[in-house]
Amino acid sequence: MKESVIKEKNVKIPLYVTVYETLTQWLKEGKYKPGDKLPGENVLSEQLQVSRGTLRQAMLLLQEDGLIINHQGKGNIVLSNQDVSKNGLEKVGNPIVDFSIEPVDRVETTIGFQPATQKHQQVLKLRPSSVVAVIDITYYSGSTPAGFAMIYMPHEILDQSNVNLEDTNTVYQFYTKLLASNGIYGDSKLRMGQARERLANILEIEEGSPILILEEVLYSEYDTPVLSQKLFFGPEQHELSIRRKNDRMKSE
Amino acid sequence: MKESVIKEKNVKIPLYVTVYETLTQWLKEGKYKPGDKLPGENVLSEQLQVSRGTLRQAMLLLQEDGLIINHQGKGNIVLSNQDVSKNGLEKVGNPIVDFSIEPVDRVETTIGFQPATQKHQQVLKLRPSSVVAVIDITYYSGSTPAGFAMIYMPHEILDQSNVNLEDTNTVYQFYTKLLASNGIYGDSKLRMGQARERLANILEIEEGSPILILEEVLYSEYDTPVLSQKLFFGPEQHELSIRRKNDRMKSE
DNA sequence: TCGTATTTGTACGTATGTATT
DNA sequence: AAATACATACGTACAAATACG
Repeated sequence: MKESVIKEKNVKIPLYVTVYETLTQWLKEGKYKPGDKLPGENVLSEQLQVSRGTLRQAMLLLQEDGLIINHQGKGNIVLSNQDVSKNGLEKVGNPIVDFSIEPVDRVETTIGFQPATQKHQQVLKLRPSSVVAVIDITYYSGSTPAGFAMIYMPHEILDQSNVNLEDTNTVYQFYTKLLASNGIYGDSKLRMGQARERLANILEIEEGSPILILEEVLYSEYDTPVLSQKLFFGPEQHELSIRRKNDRMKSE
Repeated sequence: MKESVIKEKNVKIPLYVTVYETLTQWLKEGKYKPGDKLPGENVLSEQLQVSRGTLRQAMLLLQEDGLIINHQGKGNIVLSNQDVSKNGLEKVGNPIVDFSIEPVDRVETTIGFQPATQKHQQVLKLRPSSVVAVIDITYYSGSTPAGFAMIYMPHEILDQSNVNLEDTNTVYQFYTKLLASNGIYGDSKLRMGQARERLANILEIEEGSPILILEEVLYSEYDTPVLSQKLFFGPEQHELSIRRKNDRMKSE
């Protein structure tokens, strides 16, 4: 099988996902409104012609989306009727675009290649002979630079995906798709810093201006490093949303 | 039953949690090392004398902790042997303390009361006659202020919990406990801003210095507002960790 | 390259426990 | 106290992905 980072769409959709989509649709249509109690699980599973277990798997997904909340003895209560999951920072995405106050309407992408430094070999788990692609992206809101990204990616990942490296637009599309892919994850660090000369030039701000910096290594679903990147947010131009949540239960 | 925001500990522990703890222990002891494949689910469930379903529930918890990863056909692979879940910003916690580069070793807490403003009535879902507690906390690393928090909490929440309001230390303890409670959640906004006069004084920095601001309303497991707060991070003193992750699957 | 065995994923059914109404 | 509703736990069967000879 072709082992690629981006999964092709699965033709086979599990039943519980179908049920989840049906219920989501019901909520969107207003069949049940926020504050309402859904019918009992036994009733619902009968209506939908699935076992209660399958229904409960769907319910779990609805809970993850923050659409419902359930309590033993009480029932499943509708919290919201719309997909509130405007992906926050806790999801992998493109935060410079997602959280820009003024919409980002243009990007400039450049791509180059260099031998993997020792640091790259470490974080991206590469052999010394490897080549990494260096992708720089500048984001603009109108004529104002909104942010800048430095991305390091193993060459083979681009290679496997038949990306036309001449066309920087395609490269950006690929990067965006990568960020949206299923199961991708990473541990990120966020901090304030100061714009040095090069960055100050790119963002058209004064040297020494405070900026927000996000640094991370992203891994695929299969735990293989996909890219390492450093994102710089222009000052006063972003508001980052985060969904914070403590687990219910586990041990205690 | 006594309806309090902080849940008393449950005496009854589900079997799958016990299994989860057993497996966690095994990994910690090094019975299986990172990279190893765990025995098949049928074998394991037999060994542990539980059904495969129960074992799989435990496996789910292990996955959430990032301890294992599983793949259909392959098996359950150990990723790490230790509890890497040093709670990131995606969990509710006390970020000023958790992410301070220099450890926070002292806090100053003050508490006061005021009638709920219209905004408080809205976000905390209070009646006009309600009273809110205003808790201000200054965090210090040694003699340097590391951050400042402004917290608004419905009076009744403190009231229900029999906190001694004279003892500011106890108040702080209560706040900390609240943040760590199960099921608490909120949507937070993070942005850069400038320290105005009062804040500049508190943090002992120049007026206009750039600071990080986190603003949020927290809700209990039962979807009732618990508090609204605004956190200010001293400049250059924090590095925020976040675990970012895209769901595996769901629709597509 | 092709089956076949292994391993996890999905789906069903049933029974009982526990919290809430 | 009884009824309702979700939580846990067991068992079974088959599907789908992977590994291996």
